[in-house]
Amino acid sequence: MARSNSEPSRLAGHGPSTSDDFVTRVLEVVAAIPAGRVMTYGDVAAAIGSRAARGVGQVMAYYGSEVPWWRVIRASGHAVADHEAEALQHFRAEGTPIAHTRDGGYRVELRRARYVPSV
DNA sequence: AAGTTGACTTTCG
DNA sequence: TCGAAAGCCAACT
Repeated sequence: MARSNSEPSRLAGHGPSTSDDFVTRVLEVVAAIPAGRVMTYGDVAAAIGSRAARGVGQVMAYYGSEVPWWRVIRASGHAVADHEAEALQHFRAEGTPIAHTRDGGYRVELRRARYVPSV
């Protein structure tokens, strides 16, 4: 793991160089997603004027603890890797449209739950 | 400065 | 519909 974090000063805000960086913008968009709706990593990246879908994932992996990370899923409709069970609890509580697969898994119905911040 | 990694996306078979 | 490969972007070493 390369991103094992060496300086969490970003959250402390004692570094002005990170006041409006990629990280902050991603958190803003994710926090703006209403309950019962979801956005793909690519959509979040596009919302901030970028295409770094993976970059969004990096931010979520570290700062996700402060935002509704479960509302950010993959373009395939699958929830966040290694946290599907956790996300499912939130989806059921928020009424997010879910499609259960025959192999015991599940996937979000992007067609219905996809949220587009056109405002 | 260059290389590696990652909670991704899209295209091809 | 599913699986593998290539592509892209940002952050860390």
